[in-house]
Amino acid sequence: MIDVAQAAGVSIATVSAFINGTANVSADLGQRIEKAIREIGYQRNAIARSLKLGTTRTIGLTVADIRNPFFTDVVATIQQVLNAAGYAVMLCCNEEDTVQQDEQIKLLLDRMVDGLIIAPAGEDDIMRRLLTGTRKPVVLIDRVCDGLDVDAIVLDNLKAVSDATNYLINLGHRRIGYISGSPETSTGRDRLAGYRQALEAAGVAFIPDLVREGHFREADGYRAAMQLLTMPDRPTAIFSANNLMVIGAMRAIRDMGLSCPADVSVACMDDFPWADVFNPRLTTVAQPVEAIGEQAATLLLERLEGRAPHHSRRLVLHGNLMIRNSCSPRIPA
Amino acid sequence: MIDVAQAAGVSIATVSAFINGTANVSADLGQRIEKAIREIGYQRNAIARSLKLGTTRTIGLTVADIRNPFFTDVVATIQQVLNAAGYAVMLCCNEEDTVQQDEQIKLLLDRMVDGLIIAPAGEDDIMRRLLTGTRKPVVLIDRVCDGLDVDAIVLDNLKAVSDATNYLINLGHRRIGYISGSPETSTGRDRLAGYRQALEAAGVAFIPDLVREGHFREADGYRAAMQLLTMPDRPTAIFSANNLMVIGAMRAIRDMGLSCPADVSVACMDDFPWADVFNPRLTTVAQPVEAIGEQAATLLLERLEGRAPHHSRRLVLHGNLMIRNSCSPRIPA
DNA sequence: AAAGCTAGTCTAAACGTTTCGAAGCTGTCA
DNA sequence: TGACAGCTTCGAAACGTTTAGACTAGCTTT
Repeated sequence: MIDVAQAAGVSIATVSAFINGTANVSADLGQRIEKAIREIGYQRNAIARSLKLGTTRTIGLTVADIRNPFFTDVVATIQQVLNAAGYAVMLCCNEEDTVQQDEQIKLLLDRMVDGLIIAPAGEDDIMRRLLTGTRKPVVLIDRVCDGLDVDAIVLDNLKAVSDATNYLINLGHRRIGYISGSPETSTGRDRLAGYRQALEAAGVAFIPDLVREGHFREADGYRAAMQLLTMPDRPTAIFSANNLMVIGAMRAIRDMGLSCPADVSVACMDDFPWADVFNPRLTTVAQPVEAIGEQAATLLLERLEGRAPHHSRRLVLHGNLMIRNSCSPRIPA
Repeated sequence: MIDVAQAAGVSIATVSAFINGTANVSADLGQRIEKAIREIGYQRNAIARSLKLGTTRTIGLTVADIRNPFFTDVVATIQQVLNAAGYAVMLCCNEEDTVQQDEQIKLLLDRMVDGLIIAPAGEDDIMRRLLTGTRKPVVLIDRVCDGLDVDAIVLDNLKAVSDATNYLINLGHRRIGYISGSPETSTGRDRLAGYRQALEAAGVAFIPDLVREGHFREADGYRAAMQLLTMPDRPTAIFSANNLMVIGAMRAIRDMGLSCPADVSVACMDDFPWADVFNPRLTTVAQPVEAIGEQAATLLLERLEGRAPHHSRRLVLHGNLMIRNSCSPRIPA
């Protein structure tokens, strides 16, 4: 910028004013500056600008697992909305590991991001302290955290799973295996509660043995399904608390020489693009991924631009049961 | 930092020296500084640091389509390696749109990233100028660009597709439909060349009508497959130049009331986690996604740390044909 | 003719770090 | 005792912007 000013024979203040349009600059000088910029190939240093302005027009985004198509879609949408608004996005994924997560939040805060969107891998005190300590706007997606009073956008997980479980019950299933997500996450807990509630509302006994804990990863799903399928009185249906674990479950079914839906019905949370193309076409609860991403970005932008209410907001969206052909009716014994 | 210095009763130079360990600081002062940092909750401002140091420890990453599991995996690996090395990653995806791509590269350069990893959506002069004009290290992945002399890591696409095509030929297929990627990308061109080469080597005529152009998106695959399947003499096998388009193709097959592999065999580039769980279990050419991501990050880190040769490097990796059950033998007429 | 505007331009101080060179102190050696 | 070395600490300049406030020149108003 100094070079440009020199080349154009003006002060750097004038160059700055011209570039930002913050003050009138005469046509004569304007042309000289433009020419100098072109010739020098000048590009403004956003770092220096950020330092002075105290804003980076960059936001931090951490998700537990970007390989999960659900998160991929949400991330893609967020990125698009924020980019269009002139913000850059710093992405971190932590493989469902809270220690990594804390480090990444520190890294992002350190880089002076203007705001954060977080899909928490789990809750811990370091994160709570980090997030309450900063005055930066934060938006939580997918999972919420106790004791963190920030904007959040979540699914009505209880109803989503309860609906799906009901569907299985109505098909005649009574022994429904459940592959659960981490109890450390709100989604893990709420979804399990939905399963239990549907069971109890229908007068079907809740059997703890039919619930196997996983941590949202494919390998967990495989292990959990194997345990369920090798029970002496194996379940006639299995519900998986997310899409990654259902892959493991399908693999387990195949490895056991069973077939879906003939031998065991399967359904899960989270839709994905492949779900209705191959066989069996999987019955899932689809989340409104675009809406989640869009709303998250919007909530954050509103805060950044100071046009958000003082209190924190919580948006609850609803899942959509996509009935396909991975569940078959069963006459209860 | 000024506050910390004041609280500890030392100069900011000493605080800086203590934090960075760039000079000896007596135990006494060290303790006072540590205490002050804890009490104030001081966190170093990386922006100011970057301005002074001329390095941001941030790298920019643009990919054509993050929803494609291939890119997702690569991005995840890159992110992990770079994070471990203390770098943050700014992610941009441009939905295969070169105009957006150019803007994103500008945005990243503007933000003073230390380097760039790019999976180009396509080639254009703006990008070429942007990238040659900067002195920042750049690594290209998946697709290369003519006239851009930078590090790159690519697949031997020609051989990958030629192998897969050969497999189909050996099964007895002669009319093999090909759903092509954008001819504006090196992958689009090289893969088509592989198809053609295999055909010609086997003495099978190359029929232009059997090649339908797509742009790596699902909708393109659907349209292309529909065109192929409604031909009077429809192909007995279809190869798709990527994984997204194959979904469209499978959908088209179903919508036409056909079945795979009984009526038409299907194979494609790019493996994905679901490919071998549902039916048909899809035959694919798997790319070494982890290796690609790891190598890309490594190449960039080497350049950043000045331990790379002066000339540009090009790594060529190899695909792996995963034979499953989506292709069936066919006695040639 | 003096005073008051206005538009255009500039000077200089900040933003929060790093780092060079200087300064102060202690101890050693001639 | 004085010179010198080594260690610790500090003052101040720099990084590339933005911006408040000062200045100038040309008009308009009284």
